[in-house]
Amino acid sequence: MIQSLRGMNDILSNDYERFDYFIETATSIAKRYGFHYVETPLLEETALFKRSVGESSDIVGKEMYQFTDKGGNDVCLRPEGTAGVVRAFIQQKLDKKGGIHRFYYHGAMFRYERPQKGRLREFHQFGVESFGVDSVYEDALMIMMVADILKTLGIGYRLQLNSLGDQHCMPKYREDLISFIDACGDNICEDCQRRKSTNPIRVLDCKNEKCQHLYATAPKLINQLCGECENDFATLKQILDDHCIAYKIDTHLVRGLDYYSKTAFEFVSDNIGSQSAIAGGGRYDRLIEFLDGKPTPAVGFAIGIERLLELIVMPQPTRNGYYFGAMETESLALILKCAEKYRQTNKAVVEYEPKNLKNHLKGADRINARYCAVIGENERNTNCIWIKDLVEQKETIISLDTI
RNA sequence: GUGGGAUUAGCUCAGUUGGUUAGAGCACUGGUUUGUGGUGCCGGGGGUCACGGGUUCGAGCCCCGCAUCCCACCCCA
Repeated sequence: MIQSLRGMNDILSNDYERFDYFIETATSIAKRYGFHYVETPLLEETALFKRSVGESSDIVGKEMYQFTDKGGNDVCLRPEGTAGVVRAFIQQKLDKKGGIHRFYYHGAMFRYERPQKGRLREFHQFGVESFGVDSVYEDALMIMMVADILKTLGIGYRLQLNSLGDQHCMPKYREDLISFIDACGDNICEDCQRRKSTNPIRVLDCKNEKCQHLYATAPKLINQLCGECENDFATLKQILDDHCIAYKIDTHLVRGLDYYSKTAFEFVSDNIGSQSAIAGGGRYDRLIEFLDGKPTPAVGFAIGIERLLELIVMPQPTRNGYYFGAMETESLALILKCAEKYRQTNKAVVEYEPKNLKNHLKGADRINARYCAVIGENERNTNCIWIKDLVEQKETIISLDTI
């Protein structure tokens, strides 16, 4: 038997119902917030991710599905969604056009990792990207939108918040931090030694207990933000307070992708195992110019769909549509015609096997139909169809000429 | 990439120190005496015990390999 590749799943039946329900919910909310759909290719030039996500990140460093195509191009399956949307934004010259552009998207992402619960090699994200708004109100909008989606789906969460600073305060902080790490000498773990030169901010995120103990006294960016960053961060907290969105400042929250600055946030759940981040995002004002576009402020988030699916509280299924059945072979042709007519405006499912009424009712019940429509000898003789409303338990007989 | 656990029916799982024809519940399907469903009663189908080797008179059970899932590390959505 040929089976799907490791860490790559099929989505069908119940899973798909949840998947579809999520997409429908998230999409309608994104539209209400004024976002438009965008779809970008699954395959992109590898350089796009090296320059945006960053070569120091694990994603680019060791998790990409990268290969050379038949034309000799260095390409890879997208490991995340933002880079592609930014490339499209620049390629369509929307950066030069100016103004505000808000997009949402959903689709498959690929990372070559060791699979476990909530961590797949092919997984799906729903994300939004907003270009051209430098106001921190847009950052707050992102968080409110995620909170809105999660609330609508009945999902509980904790929100973690941090500010990563900008080009005015981050470089100075970075230097301070490197000096601090240098002072730690050989006491820090191997990973941190490596991070020190590639992306020193990431050491704060180290899970090593010994390192964490040392970093307790590390300089904190939150204490040396520049005026603008500090004001924005204060405003953001105020907006969230005003909207009753609870959060916790986590000074060690560092997004795994290099392009973030200023606002960084993560929504986590305690009910889905160790892969607990269900949504994450933040501001990335410098990314557009890194990718050769005209400098444009931007902010976005992404939700991990598979991680959310098991947390979704599905609404009560309601009966809908028609079940059609014939009681004897002679009535089947009539039933098929009726079903065809009803199908133009309703869900209509036909049972081809002639059965007695009791079994047809069972069948209608099984597929959760609202109406059970049957033609038997009596109806055939009078050119009628018998329809029972399974909720109201009311029966009607109507002439076939009137449907 | 490193370490550990698991894998028996569509699903959730039993299966004794290795011993006849591998079980249950749910699901599916049919009947319940001939036109009234969900929840009654009776029946039925369905398993290369993940896969490949080995030990043994005999393997679902023991040993080796391999695949997948799960857990931790790591990483992130």
